[in-house]
Amino acid sequence: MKTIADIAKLAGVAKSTVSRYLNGGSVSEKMKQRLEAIIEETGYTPNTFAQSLKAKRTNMIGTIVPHLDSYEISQTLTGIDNELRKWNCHMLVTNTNQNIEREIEILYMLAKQRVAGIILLAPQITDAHLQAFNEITVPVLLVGQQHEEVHSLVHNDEEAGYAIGKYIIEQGHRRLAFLGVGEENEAIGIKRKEGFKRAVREANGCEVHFFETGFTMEEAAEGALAVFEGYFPSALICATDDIAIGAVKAAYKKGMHVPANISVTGFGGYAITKMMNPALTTVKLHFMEAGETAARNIIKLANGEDIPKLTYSNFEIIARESVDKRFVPG
Amino acid sequence: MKTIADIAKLAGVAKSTVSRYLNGGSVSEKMKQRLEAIIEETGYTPNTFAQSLKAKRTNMIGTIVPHLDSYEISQTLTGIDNELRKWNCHMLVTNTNQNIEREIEILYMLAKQRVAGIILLAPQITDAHLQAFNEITVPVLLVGQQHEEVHSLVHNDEEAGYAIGKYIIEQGHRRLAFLGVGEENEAIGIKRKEGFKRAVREANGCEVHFFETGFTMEEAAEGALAVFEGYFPSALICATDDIAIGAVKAAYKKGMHVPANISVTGFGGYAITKMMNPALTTVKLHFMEAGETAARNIIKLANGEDIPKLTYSNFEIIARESVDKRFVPG
DNA sequence: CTGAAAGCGCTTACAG
DNA sequence: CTGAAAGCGCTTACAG
Repeated sequence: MKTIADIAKLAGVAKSTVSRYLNGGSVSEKMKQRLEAIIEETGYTPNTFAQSLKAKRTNMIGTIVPHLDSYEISQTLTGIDNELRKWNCHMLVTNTNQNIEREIEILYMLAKQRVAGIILLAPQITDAHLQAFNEITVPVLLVGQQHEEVHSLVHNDEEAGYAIGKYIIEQGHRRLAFLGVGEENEAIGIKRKEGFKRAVREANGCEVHFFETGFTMEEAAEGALAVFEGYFPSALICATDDIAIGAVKAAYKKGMHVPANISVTGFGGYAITKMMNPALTTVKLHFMEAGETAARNIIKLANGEDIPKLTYSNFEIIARESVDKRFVPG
Repeated sequence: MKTIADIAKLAGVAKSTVSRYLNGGSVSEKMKQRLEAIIEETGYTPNTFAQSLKAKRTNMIGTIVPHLDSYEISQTLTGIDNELRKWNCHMLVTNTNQNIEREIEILYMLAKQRVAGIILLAPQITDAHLQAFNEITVPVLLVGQQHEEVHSLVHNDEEAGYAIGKYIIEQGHRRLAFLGVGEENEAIGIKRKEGFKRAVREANGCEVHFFETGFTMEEAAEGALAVFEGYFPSALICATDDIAIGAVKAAYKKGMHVPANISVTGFGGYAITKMMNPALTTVKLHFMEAGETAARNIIKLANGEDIPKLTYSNFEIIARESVDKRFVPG
């Protein structure tokens, strides 16, 4: 392994000159070419630790996720990693397994490890988070949730909720059910529901009942079973694709056909939604692009550049087979 | 930020003593307690870069994956990360997007970054890989594939293929089709198929046709359509769950019912297989446990300990709804 | 058991 | 534009 001293000796200059060349300092044109040739030839690459020890900063972006096993997280990570690579940065992933205390711990630990920035995919932001953000000097970017005190990148959940609500109403549905999650998750638990409510408010003569369940397909299947007790909506709007998958399963278990007996929609645009029987109508969120944008944003932040406090990521309605058209009398 | 010098001064000793304390060198009992108290109180933690600069090694395990968006990869990563945490190590994930050249590049790059070890989830091992393994001094552990020259951890693909073959034959099926992938992937393309073949060989009067497709659900759907042209198996054995999902989709498209008209099995035990209609009979591979074992093994390797060249991870058949019993005449 | 010193491979004022 | 020197925060022989 060559060091900067080797290169300096080979070039007949001081280490500082080599260092300056490497970091874009002022070096004569002649010297530049000489050094370029030598570095090329020797395959020299600077030792990252020595750099970090001085510069007090690494080329790693810490990424904190609540779990690793969902389409949403995978896609977002893929986007982050792809973009980071372009900037010669690495992604240091840590999984909190939904444990908030661990999340806080990791925030401090990553800061100590001097990552250049932290991308946080957290289901909720608590006071402990806020305190951590303040105490560490590393820039933080929230993805999927927003908070006024932190830079955030979110899917436009309210608008998306509105759009799917409007779509389902346009298809003629008037007896609706919304199967969501707890309000501690602002983006999914509140925003999507509020957007949907807004669409309902604008329409005429809708009956809507709201239900709550968990994030797993199994919980959702049970949650959907609860929906079907006593209330018979013509359409069930689910707050995530996994919830919709559980709901479809529950419907079949009840002997109901989708969409003949009940229409179901999801939220996310997971790959599997296309392959289901019936293929699921859903709101596609662009997770990979969001990840790329997040990476770009955190790098800007790490470089001391300014970015808007809040960035929105887009969505689109994907109409497939799980929604039936209903005739609206009158 | 406190440094080792601060602690030394506070304790009235030399830095070397503090360092020795930290690294388990010989320190008097009295001094140990004094230092423990001071470190506790100041919240001192050593600077990782300075450590790495000297020790020439980090507490990071590089993990190379072909993509991020599959149940298999997610679960394996979760297992790796969980276990690594127990050993105070971090997971540095890099996604190659199925690009072999990138894979090689990253191998060298991680070595340069002085990761303590590398876990490689690669679909295939080429000569370029082997050369890289030899040139870098960092220990490497292969997961999912095996090679005699490298430490490997694999699912017992041959046995698993045998088991599902045996199962399907026990259910009375005799007209079979196997929908697999290319042989460049040894574990999935060869081993699973060979195990299956062995089961068929042991049975009487089976007719089997072999087909090949890609890894995505979409490719598999097309691949399955090709199967159904001219040949009408009573059971279709798929080399992965994603392929099985595509096959089910294709069957429905053809107006065939699963399992009434055709039985289908998968391979993997993805979460979604339980929620499909019908729920998929499959070979469950224990990805998360495999990840944990992989992490434990690479750490041993990094510490210079010896481990067996080849470790097997277990599997189990999960019988669900996608396979019908057939009556075998006499 | 403990300490002084050198050195890991860089960067960064400071002179020139 | 270039170089000598100090220093980043550790660890590790080597003495004592």
